[in-house]
Amino acid sequence: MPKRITILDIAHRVGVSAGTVHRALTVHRALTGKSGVSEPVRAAIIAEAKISGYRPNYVASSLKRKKLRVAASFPGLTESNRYFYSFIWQGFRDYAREAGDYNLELIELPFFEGEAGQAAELDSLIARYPEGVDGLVTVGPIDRRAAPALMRCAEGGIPIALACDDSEGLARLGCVLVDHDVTGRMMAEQIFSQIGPDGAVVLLAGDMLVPAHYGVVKGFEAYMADHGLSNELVKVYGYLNSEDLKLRTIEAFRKTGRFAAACCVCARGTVVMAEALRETGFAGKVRAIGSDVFDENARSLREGTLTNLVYKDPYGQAYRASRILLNFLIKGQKPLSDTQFVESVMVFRSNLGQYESGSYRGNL
Amino acid sequence: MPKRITILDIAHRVGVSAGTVHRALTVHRALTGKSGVSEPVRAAIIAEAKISGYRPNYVASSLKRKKLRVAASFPGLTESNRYFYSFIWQGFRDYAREAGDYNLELIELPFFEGEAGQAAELDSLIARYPEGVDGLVTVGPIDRRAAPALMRCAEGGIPIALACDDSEGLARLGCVLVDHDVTGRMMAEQIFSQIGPDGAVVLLAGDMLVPAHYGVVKGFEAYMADHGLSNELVKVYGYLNSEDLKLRTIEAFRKTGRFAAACCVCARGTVVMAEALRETGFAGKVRAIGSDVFDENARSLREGTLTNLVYKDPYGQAYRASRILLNFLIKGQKPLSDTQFVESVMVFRSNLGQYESGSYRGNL
DNA sequence: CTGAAAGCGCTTACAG
DNA sequence: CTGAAAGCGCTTACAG
Repeated sequence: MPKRITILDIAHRVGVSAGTVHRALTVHRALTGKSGVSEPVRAAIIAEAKISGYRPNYVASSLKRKKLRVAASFPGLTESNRYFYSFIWQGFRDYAREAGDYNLELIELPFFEGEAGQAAELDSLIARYPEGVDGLVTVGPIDRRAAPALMRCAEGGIPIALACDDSEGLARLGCVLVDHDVTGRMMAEQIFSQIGPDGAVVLLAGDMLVPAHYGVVKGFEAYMADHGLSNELVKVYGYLNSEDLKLRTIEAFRKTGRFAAACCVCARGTVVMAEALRETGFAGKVRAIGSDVFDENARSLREGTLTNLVYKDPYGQAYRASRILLNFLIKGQKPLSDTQFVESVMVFRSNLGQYESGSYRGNL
Repeated sequence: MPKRITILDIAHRVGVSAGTVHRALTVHRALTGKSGVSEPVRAAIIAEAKISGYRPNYVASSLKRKKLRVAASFPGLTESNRYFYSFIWQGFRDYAREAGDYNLELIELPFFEGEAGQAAELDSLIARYPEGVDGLVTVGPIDRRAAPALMRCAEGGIPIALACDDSEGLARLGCVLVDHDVTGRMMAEQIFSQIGPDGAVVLLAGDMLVPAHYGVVKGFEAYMADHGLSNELVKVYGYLNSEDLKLRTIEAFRKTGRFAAACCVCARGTVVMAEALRETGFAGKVRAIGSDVFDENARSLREGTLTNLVYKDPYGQAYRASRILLNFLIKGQKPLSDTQFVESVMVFRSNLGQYESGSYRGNL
């Protein structure tokens, strides 16, 4: 066990005080600019740190420094989104708890659709803490007003980690999301391994302006193109207006000859798709893959209306986004890659239990 | 921000010294017995800690205390097992690194088949560190001699966390494994969604004495029974002797009428199964699900010899077993459940990349 | 059984 | 720009 090098060892060897070593080595935080050490001294200290293999003890450094103020802003839990976002909050809280003793001040900022939303919440963050916020973890901009608000945070110098969606042009520390292309391809691979070459597929394609929807649809079509599949593909667009979507979905089911499989790229649409399958009597007779695991979808899978669900690991997205942010704030470490993907997983009736509430991969 | 309660706050309120509070509150470690505080004082301190909502700062406590000596013993990497166990080692190292500043002494004890193996390595551990080892993370007993050696460690008072397999009657802190029943059922669900009611299945069933093999086979059969499936099921046993297994597998493929799908419950057997499929010309013509993701199997999946692979998350098993051990040693926290399951995941060509080396879910 | 002191490796004012 | 001192919340000898 070679003794671990400390800041004091370096101070002795270079012939300066511990404080100076500290100033020279603590580049990352704050203004990222100069830290008040003359260039030659700084160089000597950094050289000595390198050759002696110095590694900071972050546990010790957290003890005396002031709290790191970390804000988490995700959609608040409502009736319709509580499944997905309760996993998101849980992922954040679990990682924050693992890092709990590192002297953090955690601020939770849920936002809701009806009210001001993500943009207002982010703007209020800066207003409420004039002394500054050290980091922010949130979801990619939920609407058009959120993107500029996020940008203002970044320009205010706040390190940001995103989950679920990225934000074009934003200088963020990292982003964790699901690979939509892989998701779409996997859906197609499963569907076309189960229906014949003349079976038609109805695809509930969501909203083409939502990257998460568009990406999955593109992946699905790319798989078909790559494998020379010429099955008929009927796309039904729509997302927010469930009643309207249902009517058009039912119509598509009825009008499509050799209707063999249905797929949906989004959570809400999957609920609609399952209802449409039940009401038209196609439930259990055609293959059907939906998106996201929550009570209603789980029931549809169990009863056989759906044959599979695609899981996008919200817990993992938030856990890892939080880890990116906190590792940077606490240890100055940037992620190996500033875009990380969680797994896209195909859920079966047999392993559904693994993805339902309570069985987080966290589960400390 | 209410000020966080410290050991000194409690000392003042109870009218004792910080040292006494420390002694009263630090029950878990060492002999778990008395800690040298009189009963009334101890009770007063514990009561005050409870009502004031005291939570220890483990970061601070790690600073001055002596190192926690933690041993990890997993199979060393050889040509044949390097895929699975490199993920295992990686999972351990990643979690150990996250906890790295908590003043740990990590001991890595790889073991190999030809030599003394797990039993000898565990026994040498006790011999080599007469001052004691604070914790051990390892795989469930790999052979008959390993179980009693593990037992000796536990009786020596070493907290143990297991990955991959459990050990009957062992007083261990926790165990992380894959749910074999779920795995077998999921394999069956996928297979029978793709073949007709008269298709026959050849199942490479491994060794009935290995719980990981037996459990998957039972799950597979349970699924068939639960769903009233009467497809012919031809089981081929065998595990270690690849040549022999291959001959018998080929024979089974050839002799089985309406041969429609092949499945294998173990990693080595899957390699044999893929070869047999290729050599008999059945590759790509029947459905085939194998076990575990590593180069050879990945190639078979990509080329179409296999249609799916089942992934048992070795990285997650070791990461979580390490977390169980270290959370106990550092924070005195026992896991919510002493048996935890990682997910059984069905891997497709489309999402294979997520499970290949380098794309650990860790990926810090 | 209990206390007082020193110290873990840093960071933070405060002087100069 | 640099140093010396104090202190973060614990744990560990050392006395008594």
